[in-house]
Amino acid sequence: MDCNHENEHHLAAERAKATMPQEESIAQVCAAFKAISEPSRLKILLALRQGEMCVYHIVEAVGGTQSAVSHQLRILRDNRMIRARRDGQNVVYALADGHVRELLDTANEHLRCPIVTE
Amino acid sequence: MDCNHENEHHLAAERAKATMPQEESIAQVCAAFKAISEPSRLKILLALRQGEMCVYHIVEAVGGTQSAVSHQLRILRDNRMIRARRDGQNVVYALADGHVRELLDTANEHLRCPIVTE
DNA sequence: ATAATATATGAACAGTTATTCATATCTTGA
DNA sequence: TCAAGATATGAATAACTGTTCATATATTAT
Repeated sequence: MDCNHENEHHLAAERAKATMPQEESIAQVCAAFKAISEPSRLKILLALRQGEMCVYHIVEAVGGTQSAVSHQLRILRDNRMIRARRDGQNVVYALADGHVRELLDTANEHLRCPIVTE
Repeated sequence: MDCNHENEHHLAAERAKATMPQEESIAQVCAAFKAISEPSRLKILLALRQGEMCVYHIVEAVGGTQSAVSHQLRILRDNRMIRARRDGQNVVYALADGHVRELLDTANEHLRCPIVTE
């Protein structure tokens, strides 16, 4: 360990250690991002961006089997990304709140101007 | 399929299908988010937010073995989240661009005001 | 050239996760 | 109460992913 940037790097590393969030906070954030980092789930969220929908229509919008979609809905619900409301025979899903919408906006930006910028 | 929201839901589903991005775009965005959805990688990115660093200092800042960190650096590099520059014996890593920084800002917001808002 | 240091990488293993299939639960209309 | 429709769920499997260990590559100083 003796790069010629020793001082700057060491300082940055010190700041990094000092400002590094708790393991638990890190894990929470990661969980949130993991929820939208799987195609099947991101599709569901992007679909719900167009308005609330019951499961049947979600399946119609994103494809796949009813079971698979239902499993992913469960995960999204556990992560508080979506909320469910029963309405008769159906269960209507919607994005949980503005936070999620912001996340999706960020995702959408990256759709247009992806990270792979070269 | 005959919820009493038939029309609204059907419309939303239609819009969702119409606006659903290509599989490939979805995959790209997911890859970007997946990169920051693992604690080991998020920590590295948060560390680099404090300034560029060589591997040794990254290891110092985030913990874990040199090998594990190196593997994760590879993944982050493949996803263009970070860029590397050799400097003598060392390789100095830095966040790839402003986009990544924005993503991390978003992540940071969720650190303070997590999705689990209830 | 060789030793020492810094970083990268391949193989193997363990843990995680998405999907499928079958079935269960819940709600409504008859 | 029963049948039908809508949604959820448990178990099993296959694919994926992070870490470790050992080793390879690259750079510098001697």
